[in-house]
Amino acid sequence: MQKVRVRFAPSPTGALHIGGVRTALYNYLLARQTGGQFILRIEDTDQTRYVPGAEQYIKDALAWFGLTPDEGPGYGGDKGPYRQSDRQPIYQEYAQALIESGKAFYAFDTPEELDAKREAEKADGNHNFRYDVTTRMEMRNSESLPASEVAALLDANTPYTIRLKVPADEVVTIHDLIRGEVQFQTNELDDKVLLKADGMPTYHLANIVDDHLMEITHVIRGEEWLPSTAHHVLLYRAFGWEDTMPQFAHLPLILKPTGKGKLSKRDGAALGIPVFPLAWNGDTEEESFTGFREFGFDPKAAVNFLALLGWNPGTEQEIFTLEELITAFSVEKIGKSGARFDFDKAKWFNQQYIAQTDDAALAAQIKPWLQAHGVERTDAFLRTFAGLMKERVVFYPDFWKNGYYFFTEVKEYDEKTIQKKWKPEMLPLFEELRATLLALGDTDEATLEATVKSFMEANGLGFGQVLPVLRVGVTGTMQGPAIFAVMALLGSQEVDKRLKRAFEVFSRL
RNA sequence: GGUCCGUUCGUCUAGGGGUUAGGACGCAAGAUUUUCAUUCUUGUAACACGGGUUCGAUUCCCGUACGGACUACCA
Repeated sequence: MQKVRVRFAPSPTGALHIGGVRTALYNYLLARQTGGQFILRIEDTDQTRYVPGAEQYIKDALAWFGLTPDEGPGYGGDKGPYRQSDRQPIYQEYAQALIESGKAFYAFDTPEELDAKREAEKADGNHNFRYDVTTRMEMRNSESLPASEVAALLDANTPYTIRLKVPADEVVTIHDLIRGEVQFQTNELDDKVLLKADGMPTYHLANIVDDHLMEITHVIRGEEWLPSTAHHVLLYRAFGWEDTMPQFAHLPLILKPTGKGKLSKRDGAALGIPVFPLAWNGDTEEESFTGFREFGFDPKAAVNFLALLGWNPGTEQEIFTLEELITAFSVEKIGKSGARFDFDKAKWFNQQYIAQTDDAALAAQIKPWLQAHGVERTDAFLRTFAGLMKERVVFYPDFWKNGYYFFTEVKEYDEKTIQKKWKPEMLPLFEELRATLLALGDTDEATLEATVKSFMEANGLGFGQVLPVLRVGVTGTMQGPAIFAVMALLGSQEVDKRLKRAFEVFSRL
């Protein structure tokens, strides 16, 4: 298979959206599958939108998912620098080259003039002003102005942008790996700004120059870039790089769980679901978010879920390890239409992962979550606990939420069960059972079960009369693992203490 | 408004000129588990619409509708 060089090129303007993670994932998968490179490039050419900490967030998020770049800022690689703000001279040089070859031109129109022009066109009933072949000569640029005037403006250090000179009457055909052939008429395309007045490149210039210099073979990015891909192809042509132009694949969007439109950060707060990988502390509460990690997702489950959102292998397999995804992945099998974010499905993946993790690994995994609640137990204890609980949880915090009674005394007794099952006249019998269990000492599940069974037989009692009382007495709830397993893990002293207290509480009700 | 993209169960999707249109999530019922959950079985539910092409279209073509993206000196 042809070795691939792909890049994930986010803009550090805030927390990385989960859709961005999926884009990174698909890039990563293709790189690993072919033994190629996965490159992280930071597209920070807009100083006004730069958010400190965002780059670190991106790196942390990728690390959490296990999608480590082979090249990028802080990751090494010999095609750097990988931060676009560090590459400014390169872009200026290439923009200049385009001016010299007549593929681009200087534009002296100020933002105010452009705004005024747009307003005027609107007032005339024209819908949108476009800086293009048809309007170029009405504007103030090196195409419309005499050479002497252009030189004078340049000498006077007049601010300018450099714009792409889009050729007239051509058809640009894009071969998208996902969408097939897409055609654009150049007459519909505007003269995009390549270099801004502040000397920084726009996305379009920086992207093409970097992808070329970094020898990118495949551009896998969001669907929002499809309309400007024609400009990108034109740029490759202008530079004479068309023969090494990367292949394009435009990914469908991730949509809101309900309603219209794409998934947004507001959906997280509105629906109580995570839309970011990790928590993000913004300036305000509205700008702060929890993430998949804080929700208690396993990153492997989240990756699995994300991978299947818009892609499928064509088989009926749904649970994949990263390695399996790497082998199974293919760009051609990515869907064309937007995929709705289905949180129920995400939960299912997590539940499946937790249930399939072996007890020792799971114990290590949940340790920090339990320590946050002051839990200190041996690894052996935690391992057994994990095994007993893993088929009863969806997220990591559920281990504490549903199984806190393994570590601390019962907070609340299920009153309905007590009212139904507790008969005051049976207190002497239960006290006798308690004494029997204490005398038995620490033992295993089977012995406990046998002991209680023979006690019931001796006294003519049924399971329905004894077990619910025992269960609620020890755990407070009717939900949970086999009661004898819980008792075995807790130990005879602890069980006795709990039963003693529970019978007192029950008697008062 | 213009340009471009899209449309199979509620959701994620498979499929593809003749199929009982398959799977998964969800939901419902049942079985197992004397709790809960897991697991298993079963059920529920879809080709946006209208024209073509064709012996035959959900599948191919064209429209329409609907949804979406783009239309910045943002990415």
